[in-house]
Amino acid sequence: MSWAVSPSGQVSCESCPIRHRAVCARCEADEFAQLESMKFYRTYEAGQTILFGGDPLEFVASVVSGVAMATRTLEDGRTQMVGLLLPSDFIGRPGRKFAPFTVSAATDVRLCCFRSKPFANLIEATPHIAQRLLEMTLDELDAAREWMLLLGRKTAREKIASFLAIIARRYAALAQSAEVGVNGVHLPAPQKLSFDLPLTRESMSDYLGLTIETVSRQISALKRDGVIALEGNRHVSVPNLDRLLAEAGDDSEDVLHDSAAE
Amino acid sequence: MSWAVSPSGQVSCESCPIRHRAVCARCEADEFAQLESMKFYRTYEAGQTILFGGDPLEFVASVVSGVAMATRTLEDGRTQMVGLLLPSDFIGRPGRKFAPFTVSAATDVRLCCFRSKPFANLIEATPHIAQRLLEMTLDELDAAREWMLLLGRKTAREKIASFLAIIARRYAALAQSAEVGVNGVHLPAPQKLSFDLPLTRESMSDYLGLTIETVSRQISALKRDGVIALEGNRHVSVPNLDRLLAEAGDDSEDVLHDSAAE
DNA sequence: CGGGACGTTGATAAGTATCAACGCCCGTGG
DNA sequence: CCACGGGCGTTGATACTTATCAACGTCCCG
Repeated sequence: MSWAVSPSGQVSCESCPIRHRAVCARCEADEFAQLESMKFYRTYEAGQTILFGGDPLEFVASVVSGVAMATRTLEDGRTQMVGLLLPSDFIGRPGRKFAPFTVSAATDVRLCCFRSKPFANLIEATPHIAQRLLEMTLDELDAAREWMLLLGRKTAREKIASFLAIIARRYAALAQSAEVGVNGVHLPAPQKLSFDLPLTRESMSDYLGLTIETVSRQISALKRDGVIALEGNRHVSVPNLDRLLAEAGDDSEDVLHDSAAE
Repeated sequence: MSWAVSPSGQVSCESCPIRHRAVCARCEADEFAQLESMKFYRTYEAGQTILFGGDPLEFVASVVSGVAMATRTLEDGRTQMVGLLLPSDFIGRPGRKFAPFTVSAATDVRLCCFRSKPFANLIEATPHIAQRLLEMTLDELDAAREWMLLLGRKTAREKIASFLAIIARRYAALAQSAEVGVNGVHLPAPQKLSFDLPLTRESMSDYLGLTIETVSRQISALKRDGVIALEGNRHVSVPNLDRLLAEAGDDSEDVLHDSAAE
């Protein structure tokens, strides 16, 4: 496995950009002290594999920066993304010995890692972490269910529109909790926003259960119809968010705001 | 909402059929005493709605017997199943106020219910329950990811074969933990098994992201090809499990045994 | 006997995949 | 400096899988 130890690694949890969203969000000062002593950083370049499906799971991690993908693959190579991991998302399952899917870096990625066993012990002893992990897992399950609806029942066009809305929403949530622009997201006025896609067309096709050609065609179609505008291949602007959400086909619930919960 | 209180409700957790798999699996005697005092049973007939998506969540529950379905629906009626709830599965999310999906009974169903708030308090105070809930949620997330692979990348024939394998596996796990036949599952010899489908063709189509006609055709095709045999519409026998698993297209991992975890 | 829920099968249509060609961008090496 | 090649993306022509529309069969219950 090829990974680089960060040269001048982030040290203080206090100033960590994902401090308030990650698995450690609810920790107290003394708990951070413990985490500080256990944690170590790893960085990966875009395209690198972080973890091969089936391999032993020696560490768990939070994504500090960048975007990673969890994927499952059939024998003949058909690939489905099953997780899109943005900053603050958690990789790994306490108690599990082998990775059930492959994790790779979509962009350059920095992880805040903990060795599995000490982390499992820590969880037993630290209800704040276990509670937060349960909460995050439940959120992820909600997201997985929305994703299943997309995969099973939406048209190609709806899938693309939904994906764009999901990315915009997740970046907005991140930016909000960091009080700072992330990945070039700007929300200058309600109903107008722009952002960079964190994925190639191929990765988008793996997310959506489509081919790369269909992804390309549907993006072109949304652009032609004025639902989105593109600068280069990656930068998307959305002149009218409601229009995009309508194209996504979701039952009216505003997907950019809180998802019908709470 | 129409539901019937069970007339001679199950009373003792000790003799509960889902005692060792449900959210209470790890509880001690004193904890059961608490649960006993809080719990109440509800029963639903096949086809009844247990919970409407968007409604306030007033209780959480374990499925004691029968099969329930969680579904999400688009504005125009397209429906995707996002959860298949067998005995011991848990319905509801602590801390959530509104149901993110509809839950309905596929067969007659009996639930062991707890009012949301007392249950949330109990979780705070009872690590055994919180731990078990985390474990079950992580298992459900694993299942959701396998399901996503199915929805996004498998052919109709593979979807049907996968579904049959999943049902067989889940019933086998249930039967094993209960040391008793469940829903007519029999495992007389390795490589030969039979079971009843808990779903109509329509519900299967909602599970698999197909139309009812495609489900029917692919079942007929698997029967014609000798992969399965049918007695009536619901009872399936599998003469050769490896053959079925091969049709399911999963990478070799034996889906009937433990799923590559632990 | 009639009607409705459920399931199967056939004919056809539609959406997406597949195969193929081409364009753009950028890094490398002659 | 320019040519080449590879990664990525777009577009077109065609094939194939699955959806749609329709008819019919079975079973059960009123």
